[in-house]
Amino acid sequence: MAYRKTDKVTARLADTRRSILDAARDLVAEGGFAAVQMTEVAKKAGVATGTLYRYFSSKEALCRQVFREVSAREMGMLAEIASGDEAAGERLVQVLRTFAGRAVRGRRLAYALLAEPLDVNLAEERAFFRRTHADIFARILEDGIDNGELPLIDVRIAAACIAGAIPTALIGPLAPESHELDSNPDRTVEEIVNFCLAGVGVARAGSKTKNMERRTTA
Amino acid sequence: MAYRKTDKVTARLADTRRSILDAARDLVAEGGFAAVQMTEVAKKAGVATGTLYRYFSSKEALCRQVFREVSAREMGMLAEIASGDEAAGERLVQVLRTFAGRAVRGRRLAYALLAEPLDVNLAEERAFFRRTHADIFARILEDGIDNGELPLIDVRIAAACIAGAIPTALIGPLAPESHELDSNPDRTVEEIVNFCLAGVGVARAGSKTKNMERRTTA
DNA sequence: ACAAGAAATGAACCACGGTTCACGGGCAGG
DNA sequence: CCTGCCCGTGAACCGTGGTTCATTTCTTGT
Repeated sequence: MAYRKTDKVTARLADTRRSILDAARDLVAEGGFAAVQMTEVAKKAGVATGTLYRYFSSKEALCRQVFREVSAREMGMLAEIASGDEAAGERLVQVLRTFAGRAVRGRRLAYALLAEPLDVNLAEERAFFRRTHADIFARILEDGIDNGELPLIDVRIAAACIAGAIPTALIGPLAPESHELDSNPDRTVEEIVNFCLAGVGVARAGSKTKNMERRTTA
Repeated sequence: MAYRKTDKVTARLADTRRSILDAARDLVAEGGFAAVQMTEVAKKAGVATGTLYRYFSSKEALCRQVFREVSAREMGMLAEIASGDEAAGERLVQVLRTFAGRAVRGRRLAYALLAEPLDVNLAEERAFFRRTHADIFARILEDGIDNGELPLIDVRIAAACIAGAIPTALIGPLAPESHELDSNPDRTVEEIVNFCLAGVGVARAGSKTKNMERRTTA
């Protein structure tokens, strides 16, 4: 017997691992997963490319880990709100606002998590992420239906609609221009949230029509 | 002077071009754009790989053309409905049903057009496609608002929400399992359409609640 | 039939970026 | 101090798949 890892070494190893993950995360935040190249990660983390492979078996493994860490944070916030004890409608509003609000503000990262073209391996990770979102929405909707706050709808489908509408309207080609968003993110968020709330049948204030009397549809 | 393209040749060239495009389209319909490899296209079209480059300057150019042709068909149908002279609410219902209905039935192709991870070049093409969708929706919404059928909302945002909700709820990881969809596609389509209609404030029948009296929200 | 030019061919080429591996340096234990 | 082991290194390697190009095959007009 001639070698046994000492605590100091273990700590250093953990540090290096961390710095690799951080480097990768930074690259994602800057340019999406497409910008993650092993040589770049290594450079940024201050290690050699070969070293990366002492900590992660492949690029895929590294990216998966990054995706998990980043998305776990987001899901955690939503889950916490969802498990609160306010009325379903209220929790719904809060969850939607949080989701949309964080997405507008961390747009590049949100893009990477939700909309960026990824290859299949990471797409799996994203699928899990989005399913979790949908589950959170669905859970709240169920509560609302159970106690009569919301009309009877298919919660899975409604949840999927919400999970699709929000990112689409906020990031990617259908989103308002960045400068528009930056100038007044909250108004956009509010409009989207309203759409989703109306979609699931939450009655809300302020449905003015252009002409004061409403014509009937044919 | 010793050579001048004759009509027969021109026709043959057009044929070859067509068969290349068809081959590529078939591959897309089977396995998405990811499945398009130049050697495969050539094999399927019955030509040599080099020949492909006499008709298309690059793989990208070929794929773009395929994307355009396929998406043009879809947009055409929607545009036609949109330009009809029924009431806005009615046109909206029809457009949404058509969009969603075609997506469920041609799921693989819809996936390629709307959800498949693509590289940036093709993503551009997709962006155009989706923007066009959104524009069609927005136009109808505007009509509806102008004549008082619909409440005042931001039509661009609502359109983006719709354009996000429908594909997300129908294809990809948040969609119901394929066998579920196949067994009763219309119910799912209807549910999604209802969500979107409600989202933009179209009053619709059948909003039962679970308990007959509705509790008021806090 | 023949020359001139276009079209088709497909094996070879090349770029790209993830992965490997033989080596040098330091840390633990005797 | 010395042995053994592990960590770190980074240039070289390699698989993949799009692209090229010298050659062959067809087409046209004389």
